[in-house]
Parts: sequence; C-alpha cells; structure tokens
Amino acid sequence: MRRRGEIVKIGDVAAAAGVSPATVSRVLNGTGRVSPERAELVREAAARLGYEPFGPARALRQLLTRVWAAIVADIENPFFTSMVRGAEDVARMEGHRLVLGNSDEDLEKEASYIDIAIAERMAGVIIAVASTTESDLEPLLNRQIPVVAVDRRPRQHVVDSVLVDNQLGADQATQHLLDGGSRRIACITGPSRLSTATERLQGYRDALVRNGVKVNRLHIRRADFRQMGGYKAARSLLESDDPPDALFVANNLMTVGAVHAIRDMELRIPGDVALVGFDDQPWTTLTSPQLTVVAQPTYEIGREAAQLLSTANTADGPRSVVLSPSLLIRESSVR
Amino acid sequence: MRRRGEIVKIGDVAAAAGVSPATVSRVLNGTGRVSPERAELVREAAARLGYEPFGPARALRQLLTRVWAAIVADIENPFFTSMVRGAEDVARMEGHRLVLGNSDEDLEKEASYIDIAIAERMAGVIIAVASTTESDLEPLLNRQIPVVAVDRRPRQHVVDSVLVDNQLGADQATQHLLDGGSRRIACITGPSRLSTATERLQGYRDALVRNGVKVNRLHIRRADFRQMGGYKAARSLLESDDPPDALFVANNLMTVGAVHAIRDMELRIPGDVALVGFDDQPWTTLTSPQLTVVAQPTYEIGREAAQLLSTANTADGPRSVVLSPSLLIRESSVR
DNA sequence: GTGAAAGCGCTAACAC
DNA sequence: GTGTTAGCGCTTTCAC
Repeated sequence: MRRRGEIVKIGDVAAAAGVSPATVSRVLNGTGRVSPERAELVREAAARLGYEPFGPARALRQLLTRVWAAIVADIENPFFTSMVRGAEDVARMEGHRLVLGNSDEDLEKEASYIDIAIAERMAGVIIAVASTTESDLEPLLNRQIPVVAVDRRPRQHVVDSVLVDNQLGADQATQHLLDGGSRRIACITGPSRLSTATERLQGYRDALVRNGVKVNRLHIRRADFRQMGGYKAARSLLESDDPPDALFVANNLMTVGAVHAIRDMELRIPGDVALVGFDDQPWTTLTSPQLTVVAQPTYEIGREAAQLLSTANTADGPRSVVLSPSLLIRESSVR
Repeated sequence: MRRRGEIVKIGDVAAAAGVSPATVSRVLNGTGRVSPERAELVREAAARLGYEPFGPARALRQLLTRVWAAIVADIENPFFTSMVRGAEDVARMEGHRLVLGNSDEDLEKEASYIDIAIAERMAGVIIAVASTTESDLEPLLNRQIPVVAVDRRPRQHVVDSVLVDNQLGADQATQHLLDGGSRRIACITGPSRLSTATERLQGYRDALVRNGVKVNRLHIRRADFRQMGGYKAARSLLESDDPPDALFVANNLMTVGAVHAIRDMELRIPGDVALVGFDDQPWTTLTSPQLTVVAQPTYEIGREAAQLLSTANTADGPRSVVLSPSLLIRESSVR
C-alpha cells in the first residue's frame, strides 16, 4: 500500500475518497457534519494510505499546539520521573503530548527550555523551577502560556501550583527523632534558592523550638540536594567536635550520600546516629537498617499539575494545591 | 518593551529594523549574505521585541522539524533515564530537541508514540522497543525517518543500533558465581519478547556448560523485568524442593524484588544464597551485603545513539555499536 | 545584498 | 452537507 518515502497529505486522501480536502479534515477532526457514507469512505482511504495529519501545518493554522512541556530540575531524580509519569498519564487522556526538559538545576538551561516552549507555542508548561527566587517565568506569562509550578514555589510570580507541605513533613520527622530520645539532631537541607529547602529547615526548627530544644547553628548544613553534597555535609557534621546523635536529611539524593558517609565512618544506624531521610523508594527497605523517610505523593503531584493545566483557561485566580507528605517509620530512627 | 499577550512575528521585527522579512530570516538563520550594519539592526530589534520564531511555521516550510523522539519502555527505570540524559546532552549540542515517550512496555502505547513521531515529522527516533519480535518500526522506515534502536535489538528490522554485550555480562556474572563455589545457580531473566532477556539467559547457559555444570530447567525463570516479577520468581525458586545456592538476576528492578524476597524469607546473602544483579545504582552499596552487579554504560548508550542519529543521513549500511558491561564484584556474591 | 512573492499542509469562513 | 478559497508565519526562490 504505502510506498517507501511517500508523504501522504490530506489532498491525496481527498482524491482517493473522491471528496474535498475540507471534508477529509471534517471527518478526521469530528468537526462539522458529514454524511455517514462519505465519512466511511474517507476513513477507509486515510487508513489505506496510512495518512497522518502533519502536526506543524495544523499548529500553524490554529496558532497553538496540543503540546505541554514539563521542565524539571533533574530527570535522573526518581522524584521527578514519577511526577512526570503522573503528568503524562493525564496528558494522554486529555489528548496532549508531554515534552520533557531537563534544566539540571541550571538557570540558563531552564531559560532555554522556556524559550523552546514559547517558540513552539506550547499549550502549557509544568515546571519545577531551578530557583524559587531567580527563575524567570515572565516570558511565558507575557505570552499567556499557562504555567503550573510543581514542588517548588516561585516567589516572583503568581502562578498555579502543586506543592507538598514540606514544613509539616520536616516537623514530623524531627518530632519523631525527638520522641525517640535524640536531642542533638542535625539537619542537612538544600540551597537557600529553593523553597523546599527552606521550608524543610523551618519545619525542623519549629519542632525543636516547640520541644524546648535549643537550635544549634552548627548542626544545620545547607548542601546542594545531590548525593555528594549529602555525603560531605554528613561527614563534616559527624567529624565535628560536637557530633549530632541524629540526622534529618531533607532530600532523597542527599540521603543516599549521608548513609554512605555514616557507613564509611563505621558508625552504626540508629545506635550511633538515628536517621530520617526524604522520599520513599524501592530500595529504602533493602538497607540495614531499613530507612525511615518522609514520603511524598510524587505521582499525584504530576497528576494534579496536569489537571490544573487542562483547566487553566476556565479558572480565574491562581490556584494552589498542597499535598501532605507522610512519615514512614522504619528502623533507622528507632533506638 | 513586550506587552502582555502580544505575539511578535517576523514582520514586526522587519518593520522595526526597517528591512524585509526575508532579511530578518537570513540574519537569524545565518543563511545568505547580509550587510553587517543591517544584520546588527535586525538582531537588536529581535532582542528588543523578544522575538521567537514560530517553530511550526518553520517546520511547515521546511517539511522537517529539529526534534528527535526518544521512546523508552519505562521512564521510571533509572537505566532509561540515564540513557535519555546522554542522548539529551548530544541533542542539545546538535541543536535538536529531544521529546520523550514512555511506552510502558506496551505495544499499543509504543505505536501511538511512533504515530506522533510521524505526524510531527520528527527528524529521528531513538527507541528501546517494547518487543524485539513484535514492535513495528516499518511506518518510520517507510517515511525515511532515521531510527536508532537502543538496548534491545529489533529482529524484524534493519536499523542502526547501540547495544550492550548482554551475553558477555551474564557469562561473567555466572562464571564469577561458579568461581565462588556455587553449583546450583538459578537465573531470573525477562520475557522472551526481549532480546536482552534471551541474550542474558544465553550467557548464563554458556558459562554453566563451559564449566561442565548441567543446566537445570527448573532453575530458570522468565519474569517481566519488574520488581514484583523478580520477587515472585525468587520466592518460587527458593521455596522449591531444589532451592538454588546462587541467583543471577538479569535486570535492575527484578534485582530489587529478589533481594526483598530473600529478606522476607530470612535467608542470608551470600551465606544461603549468593547474588549477582544487573545495573549499578547509587544504593547498591548501601545494602548489607553490598550488591555485586553487572553494570551497563547507560549514559554512553544514549550518547552513542544520538551520535548515530545525527550522522544517519551520511551513513550507508546499518551501523551497530556494541558496548561492554562490567562486573562489579562486591559482597553479595562472595562467600 | 536585498525585497517581492510564492507556497509548505492544513482548517475555518464563506458560499452554495 | 459539501466544495472553494484564503491565509496561518516562515523560508526560499527569483528578480533586481
């Protein structure tokens, strides 16, 4: 049927079915009324010729694509892939395609993906910003492209958002360590340019203060949300003159690093150091001891974000969905 | 400068710079000669107005996009995300965008992503097929869209490919277990529709035969390359009348499942069962014992694939790159 | 070196 | 219901 290299266009289908291009368009898009017999003819011809409407031509005519962008900070971080997965499932249902961009926590890369979203007139953008203080969403908003912020709350911009109650999660984690008898609890959080890092630090502080435990500045470390950052922060804490007896690590990759550090120093968990990490993963119950973590509803975040995007035009004010984390108590925190 | 909601087109830039649209196009694309002064005027006007050329219009004119698709079987599998990362880095350098599709190991979803690649006239496709026997790449090849197969070798089609020497990896893993004294070595591999599963099984067999160890059919399980599949297979093997004294698990997710199963049965690694898994990951040294694995050069696979894609037009015959895995010997396999 | 004009494939407005 | 036609924004001849 199809010959190698041939490109089938709407006119070819029209000719094969003995109708006009307009009729083919109407049948294939379900717009306008077409008699059942001719519609059938058209569908048959389109199938026989293997016709696929040319997306760019369509987009040019309508000045809009059916494409959403998901711009995330680290595509190798399971937190984000799970989120993307949730967004993708909704996008498919809504007849949208989802294009992925990996900003690599880098403002410049992020800006270049934003440029692409604009150049392609994408129908919406889901973004986990590289910096809650510096990321520039203005070009998107200028052009009326709907934006949903996930995970991190951009301070400069008013946009729909799907966030997790980080403060609550960190508070619960810290309270749990306090309940277990730890008093010298350290916190390894992320850079100050990320709202998640600051909120988790705040939750940690709140819990300490509420329990009458003095906050020790030397027990707070800001690292980079990556494995090596967690490793170094944990080592420097544990090698200090006043080593903590518990660790709250506010991110999944840094949790891996921290456990490595503790292992390398031949300390025991939870005997020497109790530990609560962030984000649940398939392997967190494979370690000995199994890890206590603050779990986030990653897939749900993606779903909610996509849902906000699909209803962006019908909404008036900025909407914000805040999901709750849950503390999964296992062995690493229980002495 | 920019007003909310305005869409800047090439004509606006031309007017602002006092030249024709053609000149603007020439300047911004670096095609044709333009006097330096006017070029500067154009660039300045484009920047001032925040002009972004409209991708679809460009694609319609040139009948081709600068977009590559990466269609992978499981976007939540770190193996694939790392690979995508490699491909993305090359794509960026080559001025291409990379769009991700998640086939979810499902032929129908895969076909729909292939349709999209065709509809959008994408410039190339990197694909880890959902089935090495059934996936249909013909629609792409028909339309001369360059295809590079990664990880899995599609049997029905002649395409460029970047593969890993799975047989070698499995052979080394099994040989290592034999060297450690195990004789009742079981293999948990993937479904027969995947070349990787079959090749890894073959490597396992080769090693046994070469060492004069009889291959026991009951010690071979085909699961689904997912965590739960690995769990069930491991349990059924270890609960059988003739339990193995070592396990070779031929995929990363199944390795997680298998370790869970062993843990749940309160068996000890490597005391009761020695174990070699597949794919290295940040957490494989966090378990006790640390896991011996066959590591694959995931990022490199992606890089190589993108490189093949970018030179697809200049090549004649189908090209095949085969990368080598490496056995990382740690504690789980050493008695 | 530059501009005018045609046309990529499709859909929507308009005639009938 | 159906066909004809215009035009989306851009690039690329073709004149000059």
